[in-house]
Amino acid sequence: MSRASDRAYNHIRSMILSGELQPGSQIREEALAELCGVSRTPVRDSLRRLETEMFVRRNESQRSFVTNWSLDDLKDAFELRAMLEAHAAKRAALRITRDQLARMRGHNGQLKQAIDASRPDVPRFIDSNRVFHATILEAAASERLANMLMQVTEQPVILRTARQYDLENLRRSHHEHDELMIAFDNRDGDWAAAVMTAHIRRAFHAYAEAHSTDTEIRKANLAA
Amino acid sequence: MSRASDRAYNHIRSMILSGELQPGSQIREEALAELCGVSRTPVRDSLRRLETEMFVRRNESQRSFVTNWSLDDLKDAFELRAMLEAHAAKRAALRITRDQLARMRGHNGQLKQAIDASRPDVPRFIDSNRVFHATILEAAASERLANMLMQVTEQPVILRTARQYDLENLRRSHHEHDELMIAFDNRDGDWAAAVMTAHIRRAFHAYAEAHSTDTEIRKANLAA
DNA sequence: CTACAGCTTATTGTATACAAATGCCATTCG
DNA sequence: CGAATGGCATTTGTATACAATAAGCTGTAG
Repeated sequence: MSRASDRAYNHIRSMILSGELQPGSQIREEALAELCGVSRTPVRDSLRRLETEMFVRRNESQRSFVTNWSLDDLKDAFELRAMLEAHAAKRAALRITRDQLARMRGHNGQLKQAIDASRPDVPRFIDSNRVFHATILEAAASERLANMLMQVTEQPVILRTARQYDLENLRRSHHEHDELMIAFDNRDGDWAAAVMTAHIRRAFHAYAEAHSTDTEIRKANLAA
Repeated sequence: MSRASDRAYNHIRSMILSGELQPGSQIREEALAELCGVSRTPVRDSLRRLETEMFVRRNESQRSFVTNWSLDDLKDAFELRAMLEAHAAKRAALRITRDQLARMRGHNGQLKQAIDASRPDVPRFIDSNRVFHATILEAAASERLANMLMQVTEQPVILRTARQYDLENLRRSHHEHDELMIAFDNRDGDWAAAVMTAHIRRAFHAYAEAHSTDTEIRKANLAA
């Protein structure tokens, strides 16, 4: 996409992610246009895109609202993500090239360094993790699968998952990656899929726990 | 969506499905606008939508082309569809209501009648089939899953699958539906998922066979 | 003859004005 | 007092003009 459209898309998306646009609140095209410094046209494009990605929802009369995620929605998204990533892992195990394997090993090394430091380098962990998974998707060689995964991976709360991990969880994540590498080395698709399923589902539960603690704290603050 | 937008979307989509817009050919917004009798604005909306559905593809400089499906692409789509429908079936088996079960049984009865007639009533078969599967999706109760399935189900060639079936295949389809019903009656998610996987994968192979015959015929015609 | 620069044309991107639809509120009628 | 109705305000949909970008072509220099 072109400049104005991209700008609008990224701007709106980040406003949703940051909570600047509150979940459930209505969003008007003109207001967004002003906020982004563009006209309504690119804003409309962005809203359509965000709608397919379920960041935005439209009511029966075409008005747009920031999607309000329930824990059930999240569970749903994670469940689908687990299934799709496992499928990708299986496909990848059967197709992966030496080069891709080497790159994955590299990214996983970066990831290890990020948590071996005296203080874990979370942004670096997140980034290595992202590239690691992207490489699997590349090896899976299915554009359609990649598109679908994007839809369930880049959800607001999911993005923050890694930040919620405690060090123990980051280490487990790394070990699961290690096991994935071995499954790939052996071209064992079912193994890779199983490890991936466990990897994503554990991530969900780690998140859900952090989230509920979060919610309780918030409730307590409200009560106070 | 509103009138003009919908009109444009349906019109363009059907032109792609019918082959009026040839796979691989470039499509220009203005030309489509004239064909649909609307301005470029709703056409642009439609193209974006068709792009996410992979009916249309855009090159690096934003020009649009009708997607050209390879057999591999189709296989890919079917593979994903099988996985997602199986997942839906499993979820549905665990959640389905008496009412939904009854409706499914009704649709399946319609479907049976359509192939029991002296001459099979293919359109009726297709329609009952569609509603049968839609009810499963409804029972699965995951909006996200429903969205994803739409993306892989309404593909050009897939739409025509049932037409390609010979009577034998239609009967098998019906029997698989019967078995699904029993799995649902017993709330056996894994059984339902397994039957569904087989159901979709058989459909793919039936299609692929018909398609390759088709292609050979076309080649022969070209050679003549 | 090739390659490259600069112009011309084709196509998409953006802004804006106006049309259509919807929601909202007040007023009236039962 | 409550429900229906009418009109006003808000918001989205569509058309169109213009801007920006990319593609293709043509002519010239090496």
